[in-house]
Amino acid sequence: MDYSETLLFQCVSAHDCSRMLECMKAQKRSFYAGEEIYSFDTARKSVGILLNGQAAVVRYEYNGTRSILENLSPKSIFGEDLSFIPSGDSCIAVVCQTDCQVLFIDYQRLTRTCQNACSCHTQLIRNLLQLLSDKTRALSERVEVLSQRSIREKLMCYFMQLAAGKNSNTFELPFTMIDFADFLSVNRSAMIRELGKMKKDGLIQISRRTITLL
Amino acid sequence: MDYSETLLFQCVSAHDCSRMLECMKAQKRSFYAGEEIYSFDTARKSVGILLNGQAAVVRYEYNGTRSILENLSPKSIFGEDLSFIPSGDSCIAVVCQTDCQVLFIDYQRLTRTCQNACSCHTQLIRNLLQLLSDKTRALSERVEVLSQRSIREKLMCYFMQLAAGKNSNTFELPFTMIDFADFLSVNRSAMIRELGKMKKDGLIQISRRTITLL
DNA sequence: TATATTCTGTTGCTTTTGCAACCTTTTTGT
DNA sequence: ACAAAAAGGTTGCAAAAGCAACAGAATATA
Repeated sequence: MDYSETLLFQCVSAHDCSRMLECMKAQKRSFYAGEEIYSFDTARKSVGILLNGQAAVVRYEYNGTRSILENLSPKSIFGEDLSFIPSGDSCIAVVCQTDCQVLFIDYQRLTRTCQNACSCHTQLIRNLLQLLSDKTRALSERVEVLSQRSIREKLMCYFMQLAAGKNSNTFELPFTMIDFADFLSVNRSAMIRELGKMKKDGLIQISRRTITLL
Repeated sequence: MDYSETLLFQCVSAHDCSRMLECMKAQKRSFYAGEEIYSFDTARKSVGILLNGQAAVVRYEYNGTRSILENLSPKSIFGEDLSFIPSGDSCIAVVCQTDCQVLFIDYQRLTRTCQNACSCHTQLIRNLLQLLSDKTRALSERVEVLSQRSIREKLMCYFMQLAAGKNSNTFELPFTMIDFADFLSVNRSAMIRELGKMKKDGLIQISRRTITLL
């Protein structure tokens, strides 16, 4: 994997990359599907870059409900802000959906310019800034969806975000229905019932995970 | 106002501050209570620092409902990530609750080192990084509250956040009940009804806006 | 100090959502 | 190719939340 393809190392040459990774003592690790990559209980202050595979940030509530906070694809970064601090009785973790490889970098080493004061470190921080902006943006969109008051409004809001992102009225849901309901924080069968009504009302077309806004 | 007291200019000397503000062509403006500081329609790519007064980031929905996305106190920064991009028919704005003074800084000028390549600009970027982290954290907390499935769970989740923040089981709500309901995205009377039940069930004590977790 | 306005709190009724149980279809593993 | 597991989908019933209308308390304004 060419690290300079990842957003964090954007605009850093491959040579500088490997030098910096060594300087920051980055570590690569492998995980199996279903395994827990990162638990925010243990709160290791490092960021992870998903090199390949699929994973998700999930929260498990005391009462057994589960919420999907974020879907991670290759090159996604997670944990970069020590965010997702679990409060009280919930527990947040990054869980592999398929086999994964992850690169860990210590947060302190990442944000302070190293002793060698490599100039590329400035670029790294600028990239981190961009990533954080993107994340804030994603979270804002999430808040927008969740602050809708009915299931139908939540669905429409999210569909419009997907459509805007793809510049098309037809798009694929990046979830199973079970995960989608957890993402919207609503009951699965109530959600499917509502999808049926929306179809009947001529708002959407839907077949499996392909959706078209009308 | 001493700008080096603001989080963005933390660890920058007062002298460097004023030099940089000039270099970045920062502008100070005043607003009256109720006025709109910043509309994300117009999307001016600048960040604002609230120097004094109280303001809030609100979203107005097509159907007339309103959601409070964030409360802003003096020294708060907003707009720093071009986030809150309104989708479709909603409109997001920063609205003054009292008279306010705001400092605007162009985002481009802020994130690129200026021609003079002042060393303190590095500090500025590091501060921005910290602010973005904080914001991500705040948004994550917001998502945590909103992804609770019942009004009672939303309330308890938020109360626990407040209690954790103040290190005390007693705290003041920073909202009127109307705004609080908008913040939680629930119906006001349903919320007040639930607060009554929670009091009856011995979960909380409440008198006006002072709440104690039991 | 009187009056208007905004905020707080209640209640009955309606709609929405959640829950549980069940069946069908699709995917996975051997 | 078959069995087992997971995902998709339906329904009746119960619980929760929304809505609207109203009344009392607090605050602002003249």
